[in-house]
Formats: sequence, structure tokens, C-alpha cells
Amino acid sequence: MAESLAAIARKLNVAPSTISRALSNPELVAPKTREKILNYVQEIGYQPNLAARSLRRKRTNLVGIVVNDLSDSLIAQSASIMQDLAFERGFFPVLLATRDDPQKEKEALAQLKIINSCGLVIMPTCQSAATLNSLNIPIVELDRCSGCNCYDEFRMDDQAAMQMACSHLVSLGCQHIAVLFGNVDLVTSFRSRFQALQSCAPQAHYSHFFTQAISAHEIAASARTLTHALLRPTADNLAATQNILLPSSSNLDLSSLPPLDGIICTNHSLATGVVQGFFDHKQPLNQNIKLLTFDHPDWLQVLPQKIASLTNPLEQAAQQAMERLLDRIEGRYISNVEARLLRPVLHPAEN
Amino acid sequence: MAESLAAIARKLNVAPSTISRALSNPELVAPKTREKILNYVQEIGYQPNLAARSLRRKRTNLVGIVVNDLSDSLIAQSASIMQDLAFERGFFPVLLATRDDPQKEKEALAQLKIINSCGLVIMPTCQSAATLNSLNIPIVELDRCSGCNCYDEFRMDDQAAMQMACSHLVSLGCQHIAVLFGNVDLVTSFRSRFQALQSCAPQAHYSHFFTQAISAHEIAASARTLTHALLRPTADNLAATQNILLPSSSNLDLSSLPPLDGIICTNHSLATGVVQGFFDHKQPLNQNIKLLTFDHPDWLQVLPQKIASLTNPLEQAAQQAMERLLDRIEGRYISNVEARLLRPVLHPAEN
DNA sequence: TTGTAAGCGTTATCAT
DNA sequence: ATGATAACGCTTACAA
Repeated sequence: MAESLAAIARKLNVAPSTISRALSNPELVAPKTREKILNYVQEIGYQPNLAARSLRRKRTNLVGIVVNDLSDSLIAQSASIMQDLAFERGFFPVLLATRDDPQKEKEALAQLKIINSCGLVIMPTCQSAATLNSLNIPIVELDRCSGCNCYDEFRMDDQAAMQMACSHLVSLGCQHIAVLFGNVDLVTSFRSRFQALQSCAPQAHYSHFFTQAISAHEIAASARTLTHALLRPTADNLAATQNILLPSSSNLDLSSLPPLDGIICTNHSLATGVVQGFFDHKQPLNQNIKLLTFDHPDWLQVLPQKIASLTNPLEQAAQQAMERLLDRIEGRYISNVEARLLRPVLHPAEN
Repeated sequence: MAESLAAIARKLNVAPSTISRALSNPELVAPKTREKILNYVQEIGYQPNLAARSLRRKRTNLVGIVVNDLSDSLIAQSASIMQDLAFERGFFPVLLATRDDPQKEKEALAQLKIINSCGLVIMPTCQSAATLNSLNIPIVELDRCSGCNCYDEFRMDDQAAMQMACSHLVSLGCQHIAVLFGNVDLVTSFRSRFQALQSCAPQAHYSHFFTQAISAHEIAASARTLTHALLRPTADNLAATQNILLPSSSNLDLSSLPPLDGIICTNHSLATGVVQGFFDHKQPLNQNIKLLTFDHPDWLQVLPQKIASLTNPLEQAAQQAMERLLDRIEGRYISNVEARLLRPVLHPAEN
């Protein structure tokens, strides 16, 4: 059983409150006493009882970290960075994953409410705004935005990313580029990437395709089917794309355009499907058709042919997000909310 | 601000203790009062203050979940299962990852001590025994064992797994199988898999190779180098394996044996390296040489040729581990510690 | 069956 | 600069 303040107080012949002060407001206690106390506390490795502290302070030191998919190693790594940061500043991180399921997100937020978490960094799904507001704690949005513009946001600069992607393929000589998106109606990041496409390098033609799917698995499946149609536009293959794309997608009859020589996947789930589609047709990657994917999925390393990728600067965003959150909690940052957009990094296909 | 017990008590004209009882020991309060209380509590959505409860009970409801690598999707999924389970039983899961770094594991355990977690499910690294014992809380080991045999253990049956793997390749006609392991000196699961190899289908010859590496990344790199030597045993390629294998590995001069026609990777990091090695030599997978890997890495789905895999029943193990932990915490299970070994499932290469 | 009261370990207020 | 004291919200003897 850990030593209590009272016990230490008796040992040192001071009042418990003095010790408490020495620990939380050292400047309020005389240097001599302070040193005596801190030395002893150090020596016996005293740990304050956090339950008691939370009870008295009416605030826990628990900060929520809600991400969509921990099995994405970039996200896992970013979460780990945020956890370390929280520790360092005396907070305790509580990590929950939603797998992009709004239901699970609701549960997660409910749980955070139950444990009285004092702050939250979240990668929100499309529909979280209402639930977020009901928490009444400082919140920072990471990588996505929930739509309510009342929280700090840290994420990739979608506009810059889209332009970098297009310029890269154009510089490789591409003239007709298919750009694959997830559901632009429901996912803001896809929407803003698509909007950015309008102002991209005009040296090429762009055809855009939107999946209806939202979950990673279904997005990949849709992209696979779509790839079949792009590579072999047979009647069957074209028909198969009917129910998986949003009607606002480009027409799949591409005969009036130059032949397809580039594909941009605006997230890694799309890329998974595209790569599968190429292999289904025994077509080597990145040869006649140059590929570029947003994100940097783990499986890039085991591909027989390499493809270009554009990495989301999620780790930096995560770090900044957590720092901002803790600053908000501690009242060290009180300015208006801001959206900070970070530039991605382009990795050309190796050889 | 959430309503307090005292406030509710006043509203209902009962004592706070009665409400407390109605919530934690319903059978101790008269059916009529109980109903009145529970209804009201339900209605206003009362949530007990957990800090106060923990303080008084001298026990938090925080259970630690310490895993090595969250970016492994099977592990992420298992962690999620454990979290749900903990929630359902009124506990709160605290998820921490170590990336197989003993230092980070120490930190994680220290943090769990600070927050006073009341139990722990852990995938221990090789050297955790001492730190674990110093926690003085119920512990369950998942997927690996720390060596101290004082905790319940739930993991794959390595012996059965190894035998299934060998039998499968033998049934495909393999006569000479290379079996790749991680560091058998330091990682118990590799050691027990290797021991099981002794009693495997004697219709084939087995050559065994042990990496010195421990971290996932280095294991993959070692396996890649080794694969080069296995596919093209040039002097250079053989020399390159010198410093990455344990000396107790089989001799790489395999000329006295039948030609290599099967490779078993005893975890997915090894498989990553092997697949890279095959591609480096433009050699298709699973054609002349049949491949089988333990685990079911995500990238299997994007391979141009499929390979067989043996999936660790980690999700079931995780579920059982968490159930056991909570039973121990609540004193509902008090028998001696046991090691429960679960059989894996074999997935043949799809066509 | 229910109420009373003490106390968990900390911190904030007030008095010294 | 330090000490005494009350209070945070809950649980649990014990008393009624």
C-alpha cells in the first residue's frame, strides 16, 4: 500500500497541506522546507492517490484518444506519441478505437464521459458533432473534422496533397489520370481532396470516381471492382461498378479521352483494391499505368513493383494536437480555435 | 455537473446509503424502494463518481491491457474485444503498447501502478517477470509467457501449430522444408515452436534457421537476407547471413539434402522478409517452393500469388484472458493458475 | 429494511 | 510560510 500524505507529514513534522503545496505549488513553500519534503518524497517514491486527487479537484487527469483504426500502423504510432506526451505532462491517456463505426464512437464517448475524462483528441467520424458538444470538455480534432467548427483541428493539407499528387504524375508524363475517392458525400476529407482536384495541373485529363462505401474493407472491394472496369472495360466489368459508385462519378466510357496512364488513390484502402485489381489481371504495377496512393500502407514493402505514395504527416499533427489539448486543459492556451493544415511528403516509386 | 448520491437521496427521501445499496447490492433493499430508486436513477441517467468510489473502495476499476504491437491488426482487434468485455463488466480498459521494447514495457507497467490499475492482461516481453511481480495485482498472460509460472496464460498451442504446418506442407508433397524462427534464445514462443519441430512429420527433412533479431523490422530484414541465400546460395549471399543468424541454425550448405521445396515462417515478420526475398529474385511465390506462414498478415490479400497461413487464435485467447482476469479481480475464480493452449486454424493457399 | 456517521487521501480556504 | 479544517462523493459498519 502506497504511503499517504498524512503519513509523510507525521514523519517530517509538517502539515499534510504543506506537502501538498510543495508538490503542486512549490513556489508557495519556503525553500528549506520544500527541499526537505521533495527529497523525502523522492526517496520513498511517493505517488499521490489519483482517485483522491480527482475527487477533490473535481477533475480527473484522464485524456481520451479516440482513433478510427489502430491497425493502421501510422495511426498506432501517432497514438503512441500522444500517449507519451500525455504521460510527460502528468496526464493519463485512454486509447479507444472506433473502426469508423459511428455507433462505436458513441460508445467510446459515453465511456469517456463516465470516467470523467478531462479532454479529448479525436479522429471524428462524419456524424460526431452533437455527441462531441455534449461532453463539455476541451476537444481537439485530428486528421478529420466533424463539421462543427468549434474545436482546434490538426490535419493534412488536402489541397496541397492533391496538387502534389497530380503534379507528380504529370511530371512522369501522365496525360489521363483516374482519381479514386471514397464517399465524398459523407467523408469531408475526400470531399476537400476532390475540390482541390479542380485546381490541379491542367496538363492532364482527370476522371474522378467516388465509392459509396465507407468502411475500409468495402472501399477496397469497390476499388477492386472499379479497377477491373478501368483495365478491361467489358460490359460485365462496367455493369459491376453500377452499385458501388456514386452517380456523380465520371462516366466510365473513357473512349473520348487519351488512354489511362495514371491512377491516384486518395487513401490506402482504395490502393489495396487497385493493387488487387491489377494482380487479378496479371498486370504489373506502375508500368503502363503509373500509380500513386495517399498514405503509406505497410504492404507497400512487399509489393513486387513499387508505387509512389504521399504520406500523411499524421505523427506531427498528432503531437501538435495533444499539445494543444493539454494547453487548453491547463488554461495555457486560450485563443480562438484554429485549423492547422500540414503538408504531406511525397515518396516517388523506388526504381 | 453530474448529480450526486446525496442529491438523489434528498429527492427521494431516502438515505444515500440506501441508494448505494440499491445499486451495488440490490437484494439488500426492499423491492418497493429498490424499484423507486432504480427507476429514478435510470431516468436522470445517474453516473456514480468513479473517483469517489475508487477512493472509498481502495480499488480503481481500471484494468491494464498491455500489448506489443497495435499496428498488427489481429492484435488491435483482440485489444478491442478485451476493451468491450471490460466495459460490459463495469471495468475500464487502459490500452498501452510496447512495440516489444522492454523499456517501454517497464514504463507502461509503471504508469499502470501510478493509476492504481486493479488488474492486467499482458503480452509480456522476455524479461518482464520481475516487474510483473512487483505490481501485486491479478495478472493474465496473453500470447506469450514471461517465464514466471505464477499467472494464468492463454495462447496458441505452439506444438499443435508446428505439427499442422509441417503436415500441411508434407501433404502438398514437400520433402525438404526450411523452417524460419526468430530468436529462440530470447523468445519463448519461438523456442517452443522449435521444440515441437522435433516431433513433426518425419516424411520430410527440416532445416531450421534462427534470427538473432528481435524487433519485427529486423526480423523481416534478416529473413530477406536469408531467403536470398536459400534461393541463390552464392558465396556473397551465404556470407551475408553470417551475422544475422544464431550459430545454432542449420548449415546453409544444403547440398546433401533434397532441393528445398517448402518454407515455413513461424511469424509474419519472417514472412514479410521471405516474400521480399522472392520478389528480389523475381521468383513467384508458392510455385516451386511452397510457403506457409504463421499469423495472417494484412498484406496477404495484396500478394500476386497466395500462400498458406496458420492463424493464431488470438481473439479467442484474448477474450478468455480478459474474462479470467475479471473473474480473478472479483474473486469469482480462485483456482490455481493454468495455461490454456488454443489450436490455430490452417488456411491453405487459395488456388 | 433503512438511516447515521465515519472515513478513504487529497486540496482549497482560512486563520495564524 | 505554515497549520487546521472542511469538503469532494461514495461505501460500509453499526445502530435503529
